Amino acid sequence: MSEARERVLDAAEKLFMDQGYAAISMRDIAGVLGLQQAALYYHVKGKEELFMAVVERNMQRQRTGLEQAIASAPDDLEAQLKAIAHWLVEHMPVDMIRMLRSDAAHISPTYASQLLRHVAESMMEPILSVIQPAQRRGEVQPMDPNLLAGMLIGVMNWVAYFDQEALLEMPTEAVIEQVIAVLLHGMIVR
Amino acid sequence: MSEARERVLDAAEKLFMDQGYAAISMRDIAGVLGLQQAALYYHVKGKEELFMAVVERNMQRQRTGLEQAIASAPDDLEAQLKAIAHWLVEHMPVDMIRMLRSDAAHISPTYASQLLRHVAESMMEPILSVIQPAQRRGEVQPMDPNLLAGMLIGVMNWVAYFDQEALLEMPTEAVIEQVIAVLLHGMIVR
DNA sequence: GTCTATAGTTCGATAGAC
DNA sequence: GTCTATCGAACTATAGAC
Repeated sequence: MSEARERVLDAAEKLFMDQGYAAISMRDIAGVLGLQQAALYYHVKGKEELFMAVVERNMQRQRTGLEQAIASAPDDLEAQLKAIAHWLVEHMPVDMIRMLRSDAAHISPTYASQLLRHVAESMMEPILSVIQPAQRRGEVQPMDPNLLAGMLIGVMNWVAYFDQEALLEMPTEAVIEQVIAVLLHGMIVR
Repeated sequence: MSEARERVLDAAEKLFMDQGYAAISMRDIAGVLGLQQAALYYHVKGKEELFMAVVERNMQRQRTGLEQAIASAPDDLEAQLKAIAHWLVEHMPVDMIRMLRSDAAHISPTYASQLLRHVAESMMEPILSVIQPAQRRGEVQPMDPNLLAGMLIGVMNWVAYFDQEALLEMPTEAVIEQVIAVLLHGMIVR
């Protein structure tokens, strides 16, 4: 991919992920780059194609980022979940549900189902690859692992929001520590 | 409030909460009601005013719904969290973070800060009113209660999404049971 | 590769008939 | 209370000069 197209994707990614597909115009994206709106069409086919290219690149990064975070962590559940949480709070699109619902509703059905598959393969899969072995070892409760993975993403989505808006006075590292502790051992004092 | 305006708010609520402020046009809302777009302006001042009226009414319902759910439940942490979760999965707007970020970015700053305050007062407050006494009793870990409340909302947001899209084969009641069990006692087998 | 110009559509909002 | 008609602005996308 050309370096110029890469820069277009960078600008589009920031805007689309922050505010959503419908809320961002091609002029907004061109404006960030100091270009006229029409100039974008030399690099991309249209708004939908641009959005899907952004999503695909981002999801590819999620997958490799999560897999590397897991591979670099010690081979135990707590360390791996912390590594996942650490990656997610810094690199996850801040609103996954908007992507899966609102954004998906405004692109073609083909693209929408691709979007869902990308999230399943690039975000759910790596997390499941940590949870499921731990369940087989009898370490984790024998409940639906998709629910556990969804809970982790849902929580981290909220943490990432708190973090970006600076709504907690704790350092990010401490927040992750506490969140993972609750998910592993519960909020109840034992 | 007139019955007709109420119907306008109903239609707008469903569309706005599902797809977001920017993605919905006044024509979309009128279409659901079988009206011409211009007819809406007899009932509301404009799109922003309509959106804020929808948010305010919804948040008022969240507050009374949550407070009643808590009051009707037995006076113990687990029962009250389940009551909250039960209410949220059925009545929460499906994407709180989109409301607080994307939607807020497309309305006037005054309205945006009102939106934030409504969420704090109508959703966070009732949840805090359950968590904080339990912390004072020494029942819950002495961590930031806002973080715990945010975790609950984040998780329930994801559960509500799973539930609406029918991505889990369990009945909703069982999902809530498992989610609250994890938040209270952790996913680790003890 | 980026520009200007513009076609064609859709948007929020207003005016005025009924 | 709802309609038709319409305005001005913003949108995606294309054509063609440079």
